[in-house]
Order: sequence, then C-alpha cells, then structure tokens
Amino acid sequence: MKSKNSLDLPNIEEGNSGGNVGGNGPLKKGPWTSAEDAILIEYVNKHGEGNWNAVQKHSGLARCGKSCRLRWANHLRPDLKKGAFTPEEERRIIELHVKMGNKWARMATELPGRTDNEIKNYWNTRIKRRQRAGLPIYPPDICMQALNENQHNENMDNFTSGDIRHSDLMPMNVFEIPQFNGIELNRQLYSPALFDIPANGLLDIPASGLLVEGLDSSCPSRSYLSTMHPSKHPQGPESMFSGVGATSGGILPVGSQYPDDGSMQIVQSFGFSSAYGHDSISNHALSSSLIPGSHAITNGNPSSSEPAWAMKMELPSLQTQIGSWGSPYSPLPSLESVDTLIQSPPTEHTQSCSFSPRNNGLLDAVLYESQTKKKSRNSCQPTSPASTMPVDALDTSSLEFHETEWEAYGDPISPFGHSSSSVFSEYTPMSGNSLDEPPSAETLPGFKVKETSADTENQMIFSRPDFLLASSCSGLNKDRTKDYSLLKDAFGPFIGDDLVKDCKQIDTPTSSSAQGHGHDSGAWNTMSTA
DNA sequence: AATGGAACCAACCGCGCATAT
DNA sequence: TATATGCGCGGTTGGTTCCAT
Repeated sequence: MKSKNSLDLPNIEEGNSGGNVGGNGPLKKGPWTSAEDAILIEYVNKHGEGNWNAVQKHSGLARCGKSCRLRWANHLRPDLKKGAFTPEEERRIIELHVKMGNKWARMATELPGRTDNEIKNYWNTRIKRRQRAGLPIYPPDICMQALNENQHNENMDNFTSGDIRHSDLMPMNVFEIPQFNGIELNRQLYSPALFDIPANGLLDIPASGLLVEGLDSSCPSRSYLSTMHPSKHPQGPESMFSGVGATSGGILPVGSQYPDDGSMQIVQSFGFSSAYGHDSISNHALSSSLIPGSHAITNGNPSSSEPAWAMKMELPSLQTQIGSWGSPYSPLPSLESVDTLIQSPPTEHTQSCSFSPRNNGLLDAVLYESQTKKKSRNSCQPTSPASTMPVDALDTSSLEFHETEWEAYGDPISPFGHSSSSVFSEYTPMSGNSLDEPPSAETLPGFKVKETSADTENQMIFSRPDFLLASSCSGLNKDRTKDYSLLKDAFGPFIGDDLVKDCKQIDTPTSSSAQGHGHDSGAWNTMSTA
C-alpha cells in the first residue's frame, strides 16, 4: 500500500494537476496519486468503508465519494488480488457470464480478490479480441454445463410453480444468459473447430456455425441456436430466429443463402459470424411455427409492445459494443441502423404474462426472479429457479478440462466477411478434441441453415434453451407437461437424448453440487437472492 | 526508428435502488 | 408518503502500453 507518510502531506502535488487535494475547491478527477491513495487508505483504516461522501470532508481529499469508493474497491482494498487472471479465474468468469450475463459485480463476488471492473475489462477486451478474430465466445463445455444446470433447475422446479413461474421465469432466463443460449445445446453437435478457444476460452461461435453444426434440418433447436445473442440483435427477431423458419421437423432454407452483407457483421458483433439475412421468413410465421409447443413459449413471451432486444437487457459487453466493433473484416452497420432494426420489428404478440412491465432491465429480471422464488415457495414445493442455481451445483465433469485445453482448439480462420456457408466450411472439425466432437456440417445430413425472421419474443425465449425447457416444465404454458414433452422432443435430437434424460434425472436436490466449483453455490444463491 | 492499431487499464458518468428523514 | 442522500452497478471513455508493420 501507500506509505502513510503521504498522509501527512495531503495537499501536495496531485492537487495541482487537474484538481486539488483537500480544500473545498472543485473535486479532482482523473488518475489518483499516491498521496491521495494514502489519504484514502488512512481514512478507511480509521473509519472503515462506507460513508464515502464523508471522506472528502474528513480527509480533505478532493475526490467525490463515488470516486473514493471506486478507488478503494478497485485498487486499495487489501484483499485485492493483483495480476492477470489465472486460467481458473478466466474459466470461472466465463462460467459466470454464461449464467449472469454482464453482472460484473455478481461475478466479482465469486472471484475473491477480483473486482467487477477488472472482470468487466477482462471480458470486454477478450470478447472484443475474439470478436475481431471471429472466434467463439463460450466453450462448449460451459455451454453444456449451463444446459445441464438449467435442465436440472427445471426439473427441480418442475411442474411445481405452474403459472407463477410463467411470467417470472422468463425475465431471468431471458436476461441472464443472453448470448449463451444455443451454444450449450450444441455441445455435441459442434465441431471443435467452431469452438476455437483461446486462452480465455471464450467462444465466439459463429451463428452460422452453430446452425450448421448443431442443426439438423428438422431440429427446432435451430431456433435458439440462432438466438444466442438476442439482445440488441440488429436483425432482431429475424436473425435471431434464423433457424426457426419452420415448424418442427420442417426444413429451413439453406444457410448458404445468407447474403454476405451487413447483417452478418451485425451478428458478428454479438460474437457470431453468421450472416443473417434481413429478410426472411416473417416473424409471424416463425412465432407460430417455431416448434411444437413453442406457443407455450411465445405465449409466455415478454413483450409485444417492444421487441425483446429493444429492451435494455443484460448484455454481454460485446453486445454493447456492437457499434464500435468495426472489424476490419466486417464493418458494422451504424448504431442508428442497428437501433432501428432492433426496435422496429413489430410484434403481434401481446404480453401474456406478468413479465416485467418495463421489459427493460436486469433489475426487473431480478425482481421478478425474486418474486418467482417467493411465489414458488409459497405455492409449491421447494423449487430452485434455474436462474438461481449455481453452475457448480451441476455436474461439472464436462468442465474439467483446463482452460489451456481450450486453446488447443486453435483459431479457425476468421469467418468474418464470409457467408455463413463459407463460415461453415471453414469451421470443419479439427478433431481430436476432448470435447464431444459434433458432427460437422457435412456430417449432418440435410442440415440446412436458414436465416429467418422471428418474433422478438421468440428470440427472447429461445435465447436460452434451458428456458425452453424450463418454460415447459415450469409453466409458461398451462399445459406444461405437454409442452415439456414437446420441447423434449424438439430438443432431443439436438441436445441429445441423454441430455433430455438428464433433465429428468437431475431432478434431485442432491444432484447439485457436488463438483467442480461447489463453493459457488452459496455465493450464487446469495447473489441471486440479493 | 516511426507509426498506427490493438490491448489493457483506470476512472468517470448516469441510472437506479435502498435507506433515512 | 414524499423527498433527499448514499451507494452500487453497468456502460463508456480516455490514457498508456504493447506490438506489428
């Protein structure tokens, strides 16, 4: 830390640069000096944390309370861990992000010694880097883990909360894992090459790749594969549901038809390299023909008045940078145009549930989650909202491979600037990976990818496969059992029967846990219920 | 060696929530 | 109940460093 000597020299030096230390003059901004740090440390040591606005008054520090708090929290706290993130931490961040989205503060609670700002910066830079390189964002194992977790949760919560969860579940599921969605389900379908996993293990899975790899012509799951990054998806529903052009079992237009235009780039900004056409199948058709039982989902859909991505959702950092991520390979459309796309998609669905009235924030989601929990507890047997389940509560065996292993995937050729079809071809299986090696596009007979349009609601919902299951399991539709069955059927081919099976098998409280990062459970619960 | 771009990092800003009055 | 204040969070910005050309 800083020498206490500086405490005795509060008003020197830095005060001259852009501000002053102490005094009642204008508050200083900009970088903190060692003297200021010392003052702050001394103050905190003496008075403890909190009451930050009093720091200026009592210590003479010409910094606003917020600045003091930030400085302390991010740099001066004695328990801070300095240095680069370890592979374990990196992996943990990814796991957490899968679950939480851009909830940096929450994530920080799970990473002792790390700050939200640190995590945020890490994520942003890594994502940006990978985005530029056209690399996948999430590692398949994590996706799988999340899937398992959610399935588990669904089962834990299965058919118990009924209508209650109908509305409440959605926000969390939709918001919490904006971009993860299809990835997890594709674990077994992906070509390892798709998961070019860099040091940080982020998967920037090209949507097209997802579609190709994970889709088979009949699989409705495509829908959510393409919805991985619902938020702010420029194409809105259309692109998000690129794969959902037909009813279950229906064949979708081939992805190779993707125009190599800006739409693709937009998608890329979400971490996908797919070229999503603007056109496509009408949203209506999609919303109604998504998959058998999909109505349950769409009915539970959050918004009618406002497209899902028009909401301010919890977005991964990369999503927020859509406008600034000018990849050399793929110039992105202006934010304006993106916004237009985002907000313009008309939706004919009405809000059929008690979803957050504003449909625009995590807080809402959290609130609703909380409400859901309460309701669930009150009206049902103990439930475990998917959103509150710790990742670690699930079998994390699939996560056991080390971060460095992710790197083994090697970077594929950047798909940027290529149509999805080309992307597919580029992402041919590299093989030999520890992960389930999904069949390549070529090995998926009849696989066809189609960038189609879809309702924002659909997108929202399908943004998280687990949600689909959860929805059916927990009451998005009153005919939950039916929906579940339908979804199971729908996802079975895609995620694998075993997973579907797991969904049921996991339906035991004791299944949680156990492995991996068990310590997270508590923290997670704490966070979730906070 | 110079230059430009990318990466990294620290800090600020705006918003919203919680609590006190 | 309404308002004020404190605080935390997430997004964004700007500066510095690193690296490739």
